[in-house]
Amino acid sequence: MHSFFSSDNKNQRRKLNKENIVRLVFPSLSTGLGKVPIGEAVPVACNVIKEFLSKHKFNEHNNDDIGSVELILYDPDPNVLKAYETQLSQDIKETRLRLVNELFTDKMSFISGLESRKILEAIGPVLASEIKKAYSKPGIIIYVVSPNVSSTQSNPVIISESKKLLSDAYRSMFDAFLCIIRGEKYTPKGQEEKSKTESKEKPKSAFDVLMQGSRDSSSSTSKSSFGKKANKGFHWQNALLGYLENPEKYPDNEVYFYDNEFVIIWDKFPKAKKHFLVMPRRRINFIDELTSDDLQLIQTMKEKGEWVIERIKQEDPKLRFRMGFHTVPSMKQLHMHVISQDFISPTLKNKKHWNSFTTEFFKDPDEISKTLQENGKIHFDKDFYEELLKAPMKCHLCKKKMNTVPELREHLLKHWNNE
DNA sequence: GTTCTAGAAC
DNA sequence: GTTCTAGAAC
Repeated sequence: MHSFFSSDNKNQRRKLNKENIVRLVFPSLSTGLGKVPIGEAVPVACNVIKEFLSKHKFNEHNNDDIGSVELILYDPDPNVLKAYETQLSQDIKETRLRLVNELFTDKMSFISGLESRKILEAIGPVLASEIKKAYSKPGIIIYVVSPNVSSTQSNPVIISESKKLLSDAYRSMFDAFLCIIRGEKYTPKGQEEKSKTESKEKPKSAFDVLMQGSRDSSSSTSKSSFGKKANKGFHWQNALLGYLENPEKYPDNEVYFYDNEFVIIWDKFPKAKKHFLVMPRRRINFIDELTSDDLQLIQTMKEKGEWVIERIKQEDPKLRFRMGFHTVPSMKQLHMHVISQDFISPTLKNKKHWNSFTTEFFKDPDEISKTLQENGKIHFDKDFYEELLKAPMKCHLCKKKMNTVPELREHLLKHWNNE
């Protein structure tokens, strides 16, 4: 659960009282990728919702210090909502529960495919601004993001078990909600036991391990390289190298493809809905190391890029792509970006990000090949190209000048929605 | 490369 | 007062 008011201190929370409406916005759990049949999941959800509402009748007529509460259940699937409507209409008329279909769907579309942590980081500011528009008196709104289930991860559903899990999930969500609005600390049930019995270390993503500096290509046998001292030898510039050596060790959502010669990864901080890096496995730190002998390499990278684009377009034909190289890359190992042209992404955060994909800073593979053919080498003037990154931002589609990143974001969304 | 935050811009 | 950027730190 993520409260985007989470930075509020307790005093501010105390100010919360009857005149405020506290809204919990939450998804229908498990009816999407969770694949629990609607007919099974919806009654379970409704029972817990009704249980919660009847237990906590804090509205304008009572003395609870919490204020009025409204539950807002959202789901993009109209069939799911219909099922809730039907289920709930059999009982009381409950004005404190609202069913919402297109809840900020457009604005939230950028989160698809992001890992949960990134969603949490990104969603708060967007949501806050949307809610300001949607409600004149927004009060406090706590928004629950649905678990980021990968379709490849879903296992067969055992109905009897999933029902129990589901009601537990809703209950703990409501418990956490109450704790947050009361300014109390929320401790998930059974957490203490767990930490005693299973002191198992949380699995880290390969990237995180890398970023912590465990990697040292010359002494991979040394276990002590996990110590603090080894961090000295690690730099973020090397973050891509691990993928080259052991692409098989990474999950599907990090490494998209590999063979003996190439590795294609999902960019860890995508600057658009779809953003990949195509890398040769042969060690080439930077583009200026290329010679005319590498024309075939560039050609093959381009073909790999086209192959990825083809596949992704089958999933979403609306996407357009470009591929290319940064003239002054930050990270070691030659990598070609394959990036969709929506540029809708919470990790596109600043002018430098924008200009690095939409100015001459970004070079087509064909242009690289051409230069290699003509000159036998590649050289990009660092000062010149870095200066391009500081230029005023312009929309890549309509050339309109963009003054701030939020303005750019909004503008890009309009293009995406064909407005 | 990202994160963090001071202070500029509004 | 709040939003946003830019530069230092990592």
